[in-house]
Amino acid sequence: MPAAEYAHFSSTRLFAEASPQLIDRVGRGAVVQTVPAHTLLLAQGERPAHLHIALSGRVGLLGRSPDGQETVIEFFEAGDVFVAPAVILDAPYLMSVRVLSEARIVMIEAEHFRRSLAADHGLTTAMMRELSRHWRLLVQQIKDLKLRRAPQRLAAYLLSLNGGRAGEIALPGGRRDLAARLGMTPESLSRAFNELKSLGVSGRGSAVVIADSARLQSYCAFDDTV
Amino acid sequence: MPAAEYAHFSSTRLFAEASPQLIDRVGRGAVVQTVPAHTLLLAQGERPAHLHIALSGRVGLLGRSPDGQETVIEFFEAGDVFVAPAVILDAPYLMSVRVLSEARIVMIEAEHFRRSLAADHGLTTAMMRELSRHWRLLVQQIKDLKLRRAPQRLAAYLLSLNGGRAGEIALPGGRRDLAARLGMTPESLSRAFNELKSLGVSGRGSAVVIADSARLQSYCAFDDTV
DNA sequence: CGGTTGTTTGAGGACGTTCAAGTACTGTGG
DNA sequence: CCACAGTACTTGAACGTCCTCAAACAACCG
Repeated sequence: MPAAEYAHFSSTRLFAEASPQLIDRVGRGAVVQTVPAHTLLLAQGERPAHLHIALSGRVGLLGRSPDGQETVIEFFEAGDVFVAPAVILDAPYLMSVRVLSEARIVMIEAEHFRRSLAADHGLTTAMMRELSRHWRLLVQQIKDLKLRRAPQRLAAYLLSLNGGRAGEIALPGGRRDLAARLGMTPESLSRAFNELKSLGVSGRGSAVVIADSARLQSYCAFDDTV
Repeated sequence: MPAAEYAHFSSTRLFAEASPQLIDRVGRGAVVQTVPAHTLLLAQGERPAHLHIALSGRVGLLGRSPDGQETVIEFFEAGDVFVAPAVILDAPYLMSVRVLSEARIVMIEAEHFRRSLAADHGLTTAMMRELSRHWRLLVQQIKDLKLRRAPQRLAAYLLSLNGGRAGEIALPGGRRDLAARLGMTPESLSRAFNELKSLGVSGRGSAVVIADSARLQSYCAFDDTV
């Protein structure tokens, strides 16, 4: 494996603790490719052929209902493994993945990765911890959808992007996708931003500024235990 | 470990593939207790002291917002490990767990369990697979909340309880909790049941009968890839 | 039998969507 | 550099879904 690729692998949470030998073994036969924005990486219902890891760029996990509706489950970026459960269980994907901004993606053959998991305890541990982290993200989102109203969800999301602190934030992707991630329409997102203006949130384009984090936190009952 | 307890452990997915030695080692110092309904097992925000596994009965994972609102994230029953991610990552619970119907619960000291994970590859693998399964449940629920309307969510949930087939179904717990799990109020749940009557769903109390599964499936765009 | 709790039903209203139009932004070719 | 199309975002009005509140009804338990 080339040195550049090796460095990227090590920056991944999944391989942060891994030995060079392991990285070499797992990475054998792996393909690294640069994928342009808007590419559909994999589609809901397919059987997983590869494990995907993002080295750079941004992707969106999309859920699709049979009647054509589409929503964003979560954004993932550099260092994230995505839709690993389908690979682990060898079960059809529950969602599709689309590249949002040009990304470098590592693809590891599914069966090869499962064998690697079976052979290496450390890798399995890293995977388990990564799944645990994602599990908590999903639970947090379900709580959001059930307990918060649209403008509060936006407020909480903005805060979580910045670790609960004030400052300037770069939104992950367009507002259409952000709206879907938050479980609302683009129109509602626009109105939600308006609502937050009085709380010190000013935004133009994909750059948003939080002026007063304390006020925003109390507005959405922000809980940073994630 | 007593023979009865041993049998229970083996029936758990987490320990289904485990050797007697491992079960004995992990179970050392574990406490098995019978917990009456309505007991709060653990509370959101606490730091995990034990890993919990249900041997029988039924529990509900509850999310609570700081303003007192409460919702049901998921039901778990015999054989399920719950809120393992908090134990694995040694992070505060994201939710509370309440016993819904009298349950036998195994409690394994958190640090002891983490050591067991570190010592045994097979246990880590089982844990990883269990997390993968739960991950898919949560993703499915997020898709539900974002893409389906209330009566459709009920239809899809009823079908999923019965593997997509027709027949009689026992609801997990009262209708108040079911409503919360589905992201609606008890009133809306009642109206949703009314809506489904014309589709062949008849229910009294906590027993519900699906007459025509095909019709219900097309109504809610049921997708059994879970 | 009355009290308590849980479910149902109805009316009104809040939140968010849909539909439609308008405005700002982006990149392209003249 | 500007006109232009194409897209994205915003704004407004009407509607739909679901929630809230209130009351009636049913079921359960003393």
